Amino acid sequence: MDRPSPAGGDSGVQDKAPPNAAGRPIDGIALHETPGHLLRRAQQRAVDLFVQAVGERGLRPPQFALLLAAWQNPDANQSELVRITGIDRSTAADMITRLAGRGLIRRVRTEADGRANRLSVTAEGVAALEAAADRVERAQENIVAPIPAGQRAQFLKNLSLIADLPDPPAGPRPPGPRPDDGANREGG
Amino acid sequence: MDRPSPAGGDSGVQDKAPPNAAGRPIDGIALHETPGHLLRRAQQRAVDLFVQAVGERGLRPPQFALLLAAWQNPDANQSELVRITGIDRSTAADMITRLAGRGLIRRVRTEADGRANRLSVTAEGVAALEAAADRVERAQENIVAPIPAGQRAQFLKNLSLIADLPDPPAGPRPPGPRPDDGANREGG
DNA sequence: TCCGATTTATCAGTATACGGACGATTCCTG
DNA sequence: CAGGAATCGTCCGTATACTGATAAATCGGA
Repeated sequence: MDRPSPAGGDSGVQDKAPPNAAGRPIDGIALHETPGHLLRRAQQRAVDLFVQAVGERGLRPPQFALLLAAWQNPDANQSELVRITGIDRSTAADMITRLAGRGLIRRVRTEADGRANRLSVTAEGVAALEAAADRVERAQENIVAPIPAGQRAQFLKNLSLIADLPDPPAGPRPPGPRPDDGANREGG
Repeated sequence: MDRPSPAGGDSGVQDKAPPNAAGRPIDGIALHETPGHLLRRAQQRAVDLFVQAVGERGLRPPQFALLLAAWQNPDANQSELVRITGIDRSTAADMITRLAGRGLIRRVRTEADGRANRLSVTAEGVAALEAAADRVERAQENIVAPIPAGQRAQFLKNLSLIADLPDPPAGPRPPGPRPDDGANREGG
């Protein structure tokens, strides 16, 4: 893991001001204080701890989530697992292909619905889950370990407020004609 | 559509072990309460808000971070920007290739060091940063908007505790014993 | 000066993530 | 039952992320 360590201060002395240093709105942005940047870095940390715990050749966090969800919801189809795990449908299809290639899961066309797949975790898949479970749970504890113990619950509660919001724009489309502007699409 | 409840199903391998078997550690894992899952989902939300704010054809969050860092640190080479932004060195090389292809940045081999690149933001790059700046800052506010206002500062402080940890624990250690290795590492 | 170690950047390969388009299937409505 | 709408899953293209390997250049010690 040679990801860079946090650089709150510059590595070198910058005696030369950035061009147009004054008055630019971009000058006032402190990257290391923005929620988006902090979330990205924190998630990198979480993945790091997960991978360290289960081994670099073990399940990756989304793989573990998908496999776990498939085991805990044996009757769910892909779309339902996508909703449970928050994994994109295209990504999930790719992941399932890879997991199936490793023999951890099987795709089965459901009889009731000719479009849907039911995912059944194989014995090897269950073994992989069980081999990882303890380490995963320890890794989860390590993720929040830097936060004072008394504040962890509140932190996770607030984090859930961000994480558990419903996906906004993909709601049910109201019936009626939609503006058909598809003729003039130019890539920029 | 709510989450399907885990029902004891009869499917493939899974019916040989009831999902409430006490010996299965994987049964006790509640995905939606794990810090790693919450961080992943929260970051998805942050990216979503960012992209909504600046437009789908605009800069992506890491692109904005890299471009901003290059502008704020005109004398930095790629490695230094990698440290500042937390972007992986390989990813950064790819991103710079794309940003250069869009005319937002230029790679310049430094005279002092024949290995290093200095990245200079073009006028178009500055324009892209300025066009996005206000929207980015509003998006950052929206990310933490679900959290009660009185708790946001504390939340971000605790998030920083996770995000700003130094990248310690891995990397190909050259031959030689390290005294304090093996904190909570499992042999595997 | 020579040579090995280090630094810098790139490339190849794999995994995750997402939008758009698509075929197949099912559902809904008349 | 027919036909349009919605759903399910796949495929493609692009972007981000990281590992390992490698080339090029620099640095440091003998």
